[in-house]
Amino acid sequence: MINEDQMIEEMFNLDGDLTERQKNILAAAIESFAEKGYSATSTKEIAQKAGVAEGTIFRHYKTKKELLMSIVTPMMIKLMAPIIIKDINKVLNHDHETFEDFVRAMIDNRRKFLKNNVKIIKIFIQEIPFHPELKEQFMEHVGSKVFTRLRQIIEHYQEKGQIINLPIDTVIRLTGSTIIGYFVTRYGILPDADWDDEAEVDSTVKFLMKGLAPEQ
Amino acid sequence: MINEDQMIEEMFNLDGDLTERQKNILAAAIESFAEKGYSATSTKEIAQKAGVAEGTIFRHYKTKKELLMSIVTPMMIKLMAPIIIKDINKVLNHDHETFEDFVRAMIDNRRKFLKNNVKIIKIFIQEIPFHPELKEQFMEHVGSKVFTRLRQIIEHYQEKGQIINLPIDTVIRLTGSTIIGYFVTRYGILPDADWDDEAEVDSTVKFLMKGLAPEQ
DNA sequence: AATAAAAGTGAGTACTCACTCACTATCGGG
DNA sequence: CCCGATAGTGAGTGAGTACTCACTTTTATT
Repeated sequence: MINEDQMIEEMFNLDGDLTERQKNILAAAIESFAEKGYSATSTKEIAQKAGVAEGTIFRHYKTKKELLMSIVTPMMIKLMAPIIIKDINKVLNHDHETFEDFVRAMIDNRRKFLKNNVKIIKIFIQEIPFHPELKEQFMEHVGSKVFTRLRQIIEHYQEKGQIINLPIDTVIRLTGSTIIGYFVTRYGILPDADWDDEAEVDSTVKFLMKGLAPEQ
Repeated sequence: MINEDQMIEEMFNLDGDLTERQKNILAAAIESFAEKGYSATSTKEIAQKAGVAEGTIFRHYKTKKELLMSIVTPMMIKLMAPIIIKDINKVLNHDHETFEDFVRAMIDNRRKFLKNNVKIIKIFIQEIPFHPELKEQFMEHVGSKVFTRLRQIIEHYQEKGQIINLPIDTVIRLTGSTIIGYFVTRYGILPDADWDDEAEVDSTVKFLMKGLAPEQ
């Protein structure tokens, strides 16, 4: 079986060939945007941190906002693509017999990615309220597709009688709150606490399954 | 029985006597900070929106940041005070016989407040990553106290055998994720969807109770 | 080695920023 | 009715701000 993550990587050809300096600029921008926010970060500051003249930034990115977008957009696609491409097939092919299998696979699968991209995700979450284009782009390219897929998946397991017959959007909200709540506390709020990840994930998934169990 | 909210109001004497212009400044600042963020909002803009000279802002607030703090701090205290003052007593006095009673009371109690203060809470959440003083102030004045109280409350219901014997912090995380997840989707992400609030709260609380039920 | 395209530079531009200050207007107590 | 205090003003200040452009250096292709 081929490496599916690699497949996705190539399919979108994200962050293609970059010069050394361009990589420095991106790294510096990510650092500063995450720490101080887009608006409070000056292009001068980014240039200094990247060891580059200010003009160099604008050679590659027409505006400061374009720089922001070039950081956030590829991450967004990489984060969501598996849900659209892989997960649904695995569900429909009965690779995940139970909803629990599916949830555990999803957490496992996304954990590494999240861990490696905390800063970019932080930027994305912090900036989304202030940049309508960002929200639109998200909804257009991934948001709506992801929701459609998730609805199909939930419906599938509801029909199999594995989860309670609440409105699908409510099930998505409860599942999302639980999983995102875990990731946010784990990597956002208390990244330095000593976590027993295996135990926490286990408690979280069991909590979710018990909570969503059908009324007997 | 006296009105406890009023008691809290008076106890802290929050947002005391303000001139008409000062109220305008606050309202304008809240509007702009929530919409564009603290950093992207200029004092000139606030002054114009408030119908006031720019100097007037600095007569009342030494710096722009002081203006931000004067908006966010009282809200923070008002939001958390009930947990510290009222809720714990009600629990220990057996006013809430079950954990479910407690959770429902807490949601009911905080809903109105949240609804009336969405913008300020939005500002608080958006700005906390960029202002260490804000985080410190929060932890010092309310955060730590609230967590201590919550731990006592959870422990109390665990001893009564009403909820599962997971680590207390895990229970707090799961409960918090579920409730905050509801409020965030309800008032933050999809405030304009047509919500059947009663049904949603009911599903949410039932989900939480089933998820936290002790192993039989 | 010649050459054109691409990458990199940094001083300069027009503009905005938070904040100041000398001044005026309003108000409440004796 | 006066007076001190508080509230309100808006032009002014120096330090940024994102972005430009004429120029130099590096790279790839023949």
